[in-house]
Amino acid sequence: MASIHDVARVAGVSISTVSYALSGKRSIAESTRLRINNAVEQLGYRPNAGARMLAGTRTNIFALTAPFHAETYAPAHMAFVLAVAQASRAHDYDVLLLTQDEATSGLRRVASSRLVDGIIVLDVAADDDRVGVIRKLGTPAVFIGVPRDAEGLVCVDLDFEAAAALAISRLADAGHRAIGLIGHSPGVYARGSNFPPRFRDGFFRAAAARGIGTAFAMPERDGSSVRAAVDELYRALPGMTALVLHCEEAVQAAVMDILRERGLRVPEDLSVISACASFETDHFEPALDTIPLVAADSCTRAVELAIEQVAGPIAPRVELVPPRYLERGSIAPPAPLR
Amino acid sequence: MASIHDVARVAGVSISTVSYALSGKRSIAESTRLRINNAVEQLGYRPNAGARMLAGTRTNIFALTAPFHAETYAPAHMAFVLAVAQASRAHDYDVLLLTQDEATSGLRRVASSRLVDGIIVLDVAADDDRVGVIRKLGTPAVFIGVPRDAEGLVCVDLDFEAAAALAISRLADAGHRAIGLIGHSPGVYARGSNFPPRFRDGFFRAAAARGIGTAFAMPERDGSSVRAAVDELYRALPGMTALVLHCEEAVQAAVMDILRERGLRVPEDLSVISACASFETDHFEPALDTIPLVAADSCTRAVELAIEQVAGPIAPRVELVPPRYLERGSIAPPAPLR
DNA sequence: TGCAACTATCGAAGCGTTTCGATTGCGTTT
DNA sequence: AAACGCAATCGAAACGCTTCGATAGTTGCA
Repeated sequence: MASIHDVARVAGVSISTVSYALSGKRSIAESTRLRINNAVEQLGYRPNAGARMLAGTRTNIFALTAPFHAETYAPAHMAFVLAVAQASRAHDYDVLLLTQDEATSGLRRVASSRLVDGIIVLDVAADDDRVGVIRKLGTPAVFIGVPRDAEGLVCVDLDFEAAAALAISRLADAGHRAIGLIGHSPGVYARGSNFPPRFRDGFFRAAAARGIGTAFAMPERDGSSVRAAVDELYRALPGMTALVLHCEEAVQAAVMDILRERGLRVPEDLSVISACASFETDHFEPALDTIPLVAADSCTRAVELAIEQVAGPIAPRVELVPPRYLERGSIAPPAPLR
Repeated sequence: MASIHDVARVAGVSISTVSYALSGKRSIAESTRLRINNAVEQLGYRPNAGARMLAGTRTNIFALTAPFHAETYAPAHMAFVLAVAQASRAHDYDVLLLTQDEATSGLRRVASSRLVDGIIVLDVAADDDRVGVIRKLGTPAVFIGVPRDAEGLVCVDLDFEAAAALAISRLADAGHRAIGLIGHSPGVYARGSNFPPRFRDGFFRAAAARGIGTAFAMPERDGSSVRAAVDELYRALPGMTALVLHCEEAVQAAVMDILRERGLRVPEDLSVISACASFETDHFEPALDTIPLVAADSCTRAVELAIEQVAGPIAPRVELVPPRYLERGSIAPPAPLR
């Protein structure tokens, strides 16, 4: 394995010159740089990661703490893990994966052994053990999600409240006065994942502000539970003319099946919006208006903020990514009578 | 941040004594060890990861190359990633996540910069670009899955052929002579993922050996495609009395729905086995006999083999994990007439 | 009593970088 | 022609650990 010494020897310069040529931190004559680059090429030289970590001030590794439990919806989770990995690589950072059983001890370990420069926190719960650990550690960290007490933290997330308000606003503007919401399973809310309640509360608040009637159901994954949820909404809100889906793909698909089976046309009989889903919604029949949860948006920003923190402290903040709205024709004015 | 010097000073010994006390590589007086441990505790000392990598011969990090593409079934993928992470931590190894867009270049990068001690390869395709790279690199590596040309590689995987044969054998023993197979979507087979064809071929081979009639369908994820697949099987194999499911959770669920909807009782009218699924199958109604794909089995073994390779070269091999069979009462002798 | 064989400990030499002063050689300015 | 500034390069000191080869100090045995 070629070292910087070998490169220096082949190029006929000192090792510091090689280092500066490669880092660009001091000016180097064009001809020298060329010789060095040739030597690097010829020897297949790659700087030794360990030596770099030791001598330099950074490791170019982020820890990604991504717990995974029974309620986790794997596709969304994967999408975020992936987005963090890709965003990190774009800044020449690698990603070290920390899992559930090591959540807090692992953070302590990688931070205090100086294995990572910073931490990206995924799947943040309202009361999250990792918050306390990270506060103490003082290692640069970015939360993707917002814990109840975000004091002193740097957080990024989709603005779920605004997303819910946006859904309400679009439907209200179309004339709807009774809107149902199908959320995640009760377990998700119970576990304290931070975003489902934020969406739900935003939904109720925006609806109340516009004097709109609401109903809310939290089905499990299975078909019969979804069926019951739809029934429940119609019972609780007999004049319901619009539905907001804030749930997993399988549940959304089941809802669409049930509507079809009951002869309810979208959007003629019922307007439907899919909100904050991290999966594609254009394969539904019909395609649904969507307020997407774009993993790359939050993750890219999170990585940027982490990089900034590696360079030096930044002000704590909660950055909420504004929701977007994709029109696909699944909302219409309510039918005059049903 | 406390260094080994600080520990040595506080304990009143030299740094080499501290190092030996912590690594256990030379004998240290009990009293000295105690003083050192106290100092470590008191200072909250953690060895610097970079220094360790540089001075020692290993980094205690494995690269996990886990591509993710359109055909990837996220829950299974997650299960494997997680299992690798957990098995690695059990041996004091961390896991660096490499994604699709960096598949080969990332491997080269982390291996030749000596950032990782070894590589765990997930989601192996029959013809996988990573195989060639890894052969050249000479870095310890373990494939979870078996590429077409496994010459010189260390591979671990569930024995999918044996699993298929086991399914056939159980059904044949119960008296079935016409067995259908519902596989993954055509895209999965086309992409060259290694295990679906292995299962399929094992299925046909075992059936042929016992003179059993077969039919095979590859539905997409959506309900209508699954419905068509079931129809296709019954058309191709009118006397079909048993069904083997080797597909995603949603498809298996859809199949069960369709059977119910057609008034086909399991196992009275149709015996069903769920084969090589990495998800729980006991929530289906009725619960299905299952040959599970246990991520932890393969991953634990893979990590062990990686560790062995870090210590020194081992013989190339393909280790196939024998399938297990979970009885849940979803197979019965075929009905005398239909 | 002397010497071999341990045991417990120490000192120092790396490991491969980065980075902080030099130092050298030129073209400019006065 | 002396003095200066700047660009290009070098040498050496860290960084924090592991590990090899000494060196005392003890024990055991002849």
